[in-house]
Amino acid sequence: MSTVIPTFTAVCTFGYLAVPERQVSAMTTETLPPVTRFAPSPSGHLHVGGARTALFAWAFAKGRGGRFVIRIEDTDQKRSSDAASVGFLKDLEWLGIRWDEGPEFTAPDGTVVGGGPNGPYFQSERLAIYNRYLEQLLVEGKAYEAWDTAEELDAMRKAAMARKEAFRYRYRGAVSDAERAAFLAEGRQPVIRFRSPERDITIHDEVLGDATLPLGEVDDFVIRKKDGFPTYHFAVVVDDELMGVTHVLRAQEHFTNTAKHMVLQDALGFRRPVYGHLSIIKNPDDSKMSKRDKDKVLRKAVHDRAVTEPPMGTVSVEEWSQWLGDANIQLELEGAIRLGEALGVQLPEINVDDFRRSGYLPEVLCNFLALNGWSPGGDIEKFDNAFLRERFGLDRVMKTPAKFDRVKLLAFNTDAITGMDPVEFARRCREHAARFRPEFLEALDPSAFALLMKATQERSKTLDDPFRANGFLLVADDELGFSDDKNVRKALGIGAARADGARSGLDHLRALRDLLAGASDWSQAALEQLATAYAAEHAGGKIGAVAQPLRIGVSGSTVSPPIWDTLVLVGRDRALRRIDRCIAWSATLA
RNA sequence: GGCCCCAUCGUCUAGCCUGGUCCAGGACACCUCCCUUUCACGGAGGUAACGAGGGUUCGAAUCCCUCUGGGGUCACCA
Repeated sequence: MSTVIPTFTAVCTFGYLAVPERQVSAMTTETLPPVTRFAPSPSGHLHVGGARTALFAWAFAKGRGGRFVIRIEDTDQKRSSDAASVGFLKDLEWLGIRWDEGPEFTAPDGTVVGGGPNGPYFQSERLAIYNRYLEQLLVEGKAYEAWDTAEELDAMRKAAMARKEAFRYRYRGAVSDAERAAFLAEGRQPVIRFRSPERDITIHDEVLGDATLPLGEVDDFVIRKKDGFPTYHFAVVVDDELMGVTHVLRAQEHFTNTAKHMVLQDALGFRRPVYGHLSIIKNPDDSKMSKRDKDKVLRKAVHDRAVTEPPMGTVSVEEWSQWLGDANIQLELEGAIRLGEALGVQLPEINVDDFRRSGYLPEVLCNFLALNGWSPGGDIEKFDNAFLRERFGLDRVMKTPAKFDRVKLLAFNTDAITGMDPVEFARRCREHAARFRPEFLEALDPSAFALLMKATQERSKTLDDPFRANGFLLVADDELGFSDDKNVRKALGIGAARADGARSGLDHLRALRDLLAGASDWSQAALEQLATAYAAEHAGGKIGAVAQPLRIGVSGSTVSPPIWDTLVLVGRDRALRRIDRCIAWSATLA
C-alpha cells in the first residue's frame, strides 16, 4: 500500500488568493462582498478576547458591504447547548455588534437579530450535512476509519516522545473485513481520520504573513469522533464553505490549525477563505486572561486573611469547602461577587458583562478593545464603531499580544462620562441602576435621583460610581456608621492641640447644627450662603473647615458629593438627626 | 522538546513595507507644580523605549544574519 495519495497531492491551490496580496483584498472587496463569522463554542458569557474577535470580524464585513455571521460550535457533547449557552449573544448586542445571520435573538428594543438562509447555525443540528461530506471523503479514499483505542494512542504518543519526536498519526494500510468485524465484536467504535497529503503546506495569513509547515507536520487528524460528531476542523471547513465565508478572523491559537483546514478544503473542492489570526489578550502580569482569574483573586484573599469559613450570606458551607478543596472549581458568578464584597476585594473584570456591571460604556469598551491589537494609525485613539467599521483593515492588525490595561480603559470611560450630555448620563445611570442598583431607584424619588446624577457626573469614572460611593444615602439615619480614621479625626479636631479661642471642627459642627435647624431655605445656594457667612466669622473664611465636619456628619466619612448637594439629597430632618448622632459619637473618641 | 510566529517608553501604540525630515510622536500610568469644600475633574511641566551582537549603506528603529526573549501549536476541545 502506497502512502502517497495521488488524487490530491497536487500543489496546494490558493483559489482566489492566487494573486499578490494587495490585489487580493481589492479584488475580494470589489467582486464579492465579504462574509465573516464569529464562531464561539457555547457560553453564557462573552470573554473580552472573544468580543474583540467578533468586533473585528463585524467591522471588516460591515465596512465593506458584507455580512457578519454567528455560528455556534457545539460539537462537543460534554458542553451544554441549552438556551443559557448562548447568553453571550446579549453581550454582543450590548456592544452594538449585530449579526446578519445566526441564532435568532430579540434585542431589548424589539429588533429581531439573526436567522438566515444558511442555517441551522448550531453545528449540533447540522450532522446530516457533515455526514454527506464525510461520506464523500470516505468513498474517494481521502478518509478512513481508524480503530485505535485511547490507550493505544496514548502508548504511541509516549513511544514517540521517548524517541524525542512529535507524535504524528499516519495511515497504516487497509483494515480487512475480518479485522473490522473483530474490532466491532470487541465493542470498538471507529473514528474517521483524514488522509493528509504528504507535502509542505504554506499558510497564507493576512495578519501574520506566510508560514510554511514542513512535510509531516499535519498528520491524519480525526474528522469524525467516535460519538458521530465531526471534530472542529471538519465542521468549520464545511460550514465556512456552505455559509459563504470569505474571511476567517479568529484567535491566534488556530493559526497552525489552518493547515488542516486547507488540506480539507482541497480534498473537498472548497474555496479558500482569506485568513487573519489575531493575537491573544493578556493580563498585565503576562498571564493569559482567564475566567479563573476571579477565583484566583478570591482564593488569595481567603488565604491571606486566613478566613476559615464562608462569610455570612455569601456561599454555602458545602460550596465553600468544595471550592477550597479543588483549585479547578469555579464559584458561580453571584456567589463570587458576594464573597468578593464580603472580603472587600475587587474581582477582575473578564467577561463583557463584568465590565457592564462595573459601569463601563459599551462604546468605550469597543473602542478600547479595538485599540488592543489594531490602530487607525497616527495619533487617533478615540473612535466609535462607525469609525472602526469605516477604517478597519487587516493590514493594521498587530501581530503581538497586547496586555489589557484596565487603568487606561477607566481613563477612557472617565473621559466619555465627563463629556457626556447630562441628560444622557442620567438616562444611562438609570438604566444601569435598574439592572444592578435597584435599591437606589427604590429609595430615591425622581428629583433626588436627578440631583444625584447632577452632583456626581463630573466625578464619576463609571456609571456605577454615583451609586457605589454613595450608599450612605440609603442607610437609615440611626444606622449610619462614622468612620474613625485619620481624616475624620483631623477634620473634627479630635485630639489636636489648637490655639486659645479657636473652634475645632466639632465646635463648628455643633454651631452649624443649630444654624441649619433654623435655616429658612434648604437649597444649595442658601445653605452655602449660610455656611460661608459662618465661616467668614468663625473659621477665618475657610469654607473647608466647616464643610468637612458637615460632610462627616451627614455621610459618615470625608468623601461625598459636593456638600450642599449632599445636604439637599439627605434633607433637613435626616441631616440634623445624623449630625446629632455624629456629635454624640465623637464624644466617644479620645 | 519538535514545528510555526513575533520583538519601539511601565502599558496600548505611531513610525518600519517605499532607509535620511526620528538624539523616535501620541495616549494611559508615574513624578513636580497650580487650581480646589472632600473625592474626583482640570491646567502647566517632567521622567521614560527602538532586546543584544554582527553586517549592508555616506546614513538603519527602518534592510540582512546570529543570539536572546516572548507567544502559539503539537486531543476523539474548540
